[in-house]
Amino acid sequence: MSKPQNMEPNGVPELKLGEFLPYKLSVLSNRISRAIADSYEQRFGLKLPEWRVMAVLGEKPDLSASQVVERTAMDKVAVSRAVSGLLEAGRINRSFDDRDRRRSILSLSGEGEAIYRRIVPMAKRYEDALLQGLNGEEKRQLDSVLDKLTQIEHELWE
Amino acid sequence: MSKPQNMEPNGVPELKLGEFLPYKLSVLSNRISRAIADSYEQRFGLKLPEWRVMAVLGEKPDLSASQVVERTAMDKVAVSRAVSGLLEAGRINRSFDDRDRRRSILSLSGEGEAIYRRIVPMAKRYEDALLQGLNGEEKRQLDSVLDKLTQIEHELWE
DNA sequence: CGAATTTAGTTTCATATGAAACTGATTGCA
DNA sequence: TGCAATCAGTTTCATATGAAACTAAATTCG
Repeated sequence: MSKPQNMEPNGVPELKLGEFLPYKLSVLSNRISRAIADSYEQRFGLKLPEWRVMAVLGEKPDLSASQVVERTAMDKVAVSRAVSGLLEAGRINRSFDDRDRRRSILSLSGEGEAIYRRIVPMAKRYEDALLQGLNGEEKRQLDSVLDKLTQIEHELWE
Repeated sequence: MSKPQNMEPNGVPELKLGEFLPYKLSVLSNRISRAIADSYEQRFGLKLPEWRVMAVLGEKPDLSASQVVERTAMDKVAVSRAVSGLLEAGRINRSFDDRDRRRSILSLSGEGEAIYRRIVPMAKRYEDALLQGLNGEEKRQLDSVLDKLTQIEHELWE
């Protein structure tokens, strides 16, 4: 049994943007990302791609740029630029693999680590604020449903 | 009772990007938007903001540009440019309100309507494909939870 | 009235983004 | 070996985006 297609009088199947999942997701996600990006930018002069690189290095140090790409689904150009900015600001360190001198080895510097420690609680507070209105059951559902969608989306294009 | 903060050995609260709601949402939403934008672009030479304007006009004709802005949460510059592009391609008609000659009145042209009728089923099929892996209960949960988050996000910044 | 303010929509300008071309290092293989 | 193919990362270039300035029309109010 599948959902009936609502039809307009003229026979065109009806599409309400406000009920179209990809659209809702995009509006919500863009609003959230913008709000977060603004607060990191203002307080730490960090752009969103830079924060993402820091976040992943804070979680697991000594990754190469391409490993960062794999883990974040960011574009490699975005990673390259974020790495440049972070190096310039002294927030990460970079060395190169002796066995393969193309491969970089990235990690947070002392200063980067300090900023990371200040941002993580902010990020968590923001997430908590968003989730405050959901009960535990709803939070679990959200999580599980997003994971499923991510999985399905991935399969659609393979 | 609130969720315990997982700590790393060094006392920094732990942040796993892959479990951070804003991040997951952003990755998922960007992947979906890109996939959709690509298919509209390829087949109809339509950019995403153009499709959004068409979608809202297909749903409710004779809106002004600023009403399109209200309904879509798009930037007014984006709407202005989308309208230019659609006019140039002959996909919408524009007239002006006689009582207020600044106000535009936008609607799909015959050609625009034809394209709209072809895209709507594609959009629905894509949405169905995404939702295929969720049962009815999960779909309802997703919808309700996204609405709640949208509501909360809105309240956070007022 | 008519000057000051507001509103709808456009243009400008500075920044963000990503595809494709590029550089230099590594690997595969004839 | 050594040359073609591949890979990590960077740069270039063309496009996307949005804030702020701008234009023209409408409204407010002395």
